[in-house]
Amino acid sequence: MPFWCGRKRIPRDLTTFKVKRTTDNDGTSESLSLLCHDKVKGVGEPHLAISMKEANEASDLGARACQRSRRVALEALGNRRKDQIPFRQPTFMDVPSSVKDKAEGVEAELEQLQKENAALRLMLQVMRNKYKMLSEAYFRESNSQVPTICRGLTRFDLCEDQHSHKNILIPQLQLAANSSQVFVETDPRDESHIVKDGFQWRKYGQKVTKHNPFPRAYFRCSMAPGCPVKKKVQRCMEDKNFLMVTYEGQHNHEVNPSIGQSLSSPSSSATTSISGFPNSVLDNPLRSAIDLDLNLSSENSSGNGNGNDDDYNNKRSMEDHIAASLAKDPSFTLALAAAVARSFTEHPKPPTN
DNA sequence: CGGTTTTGACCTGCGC
DNA sequence: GCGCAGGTCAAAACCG
Repeated sequence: MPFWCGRKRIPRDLTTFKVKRTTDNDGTSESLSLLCHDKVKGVGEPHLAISMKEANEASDLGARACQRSRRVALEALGNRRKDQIPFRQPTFMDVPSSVKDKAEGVEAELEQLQKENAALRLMLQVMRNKYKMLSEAYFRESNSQVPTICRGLTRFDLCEDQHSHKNILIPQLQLAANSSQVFVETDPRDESHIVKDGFQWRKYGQKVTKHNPFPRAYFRCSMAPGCPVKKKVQRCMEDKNFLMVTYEGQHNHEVNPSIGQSLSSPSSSATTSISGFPNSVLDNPLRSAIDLDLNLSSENSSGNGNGNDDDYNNKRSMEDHIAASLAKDPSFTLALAAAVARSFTEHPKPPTN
């Protein structure tokens, strides 16, 4: 980070420097010289010089304190020229004590608000995850309320993205032989067609189809030469939160576990095949809350900014209902309290820049 | 420099 | 045969 003084830049490789004040021949103006202790230019060699006027303009940070000190000096020195008043870099000591007290009070208040904000964000995240699990369980068990996207699907796979730790709901639809279709929940703002499914893919085409405004991307498996598997990825028109992925063919190689979990092949051993939700999650709210994604990122919200008003209102009403139910759940409250308490002892303090 | 992505052109299948 | 839509090719661009 370069250091700027007035309009002159001080090189970053300087180790130390001194400021020398000089007066010109007629004594009407003074200037400041920067003597650099520089490996390149040598010790004490003048590196730059600025006039008093420039010096006075140099620092916005201390400008007001400087002016105050210069005013005091002018009063003390009577009718001497302004330019003859020595320049002094402002320090924290120049700030009046009343202002310092006020600043410290504001800082303490800010710190308190940051803590409260972090706790509230954590509570919101836990609530959101709890809501998501319950709403998914609700949809699963209520045939009459299955969303359009899930009609005709045969099973659900619940996987966890290894990078975002975001749970993704993967209903699988059996198509023709050697072909399967999965739905992967992603951020609707994400325009990429990246699906971490354990294989490497090479994109070979993209097409806008007639009945879907979102482009369809075509991929070939590039993990092994001659692998015949292809996949098509297109955002679902009915629900922008889901990517519709269609796989065709059988891989002629093994999955690379470092890339992600396999979603493509129903028979793949790497697929987390769960017809529903793990008992440990549903039966033990305390554990589930502790195991929840505590990432405070707001990016993974399934989002209401892009949806239409009906979707948003429906989701809000359901969210309100579930939130009210959760508030009555003593085990959830206990889990939430434990998570919040833990956040204060384990969560790293946010940077204070 | 090699692998990947982009994108317009081309190919293919289907309905009329 | 023609038009349309989906799928694929391949050259250029991009990127690490």
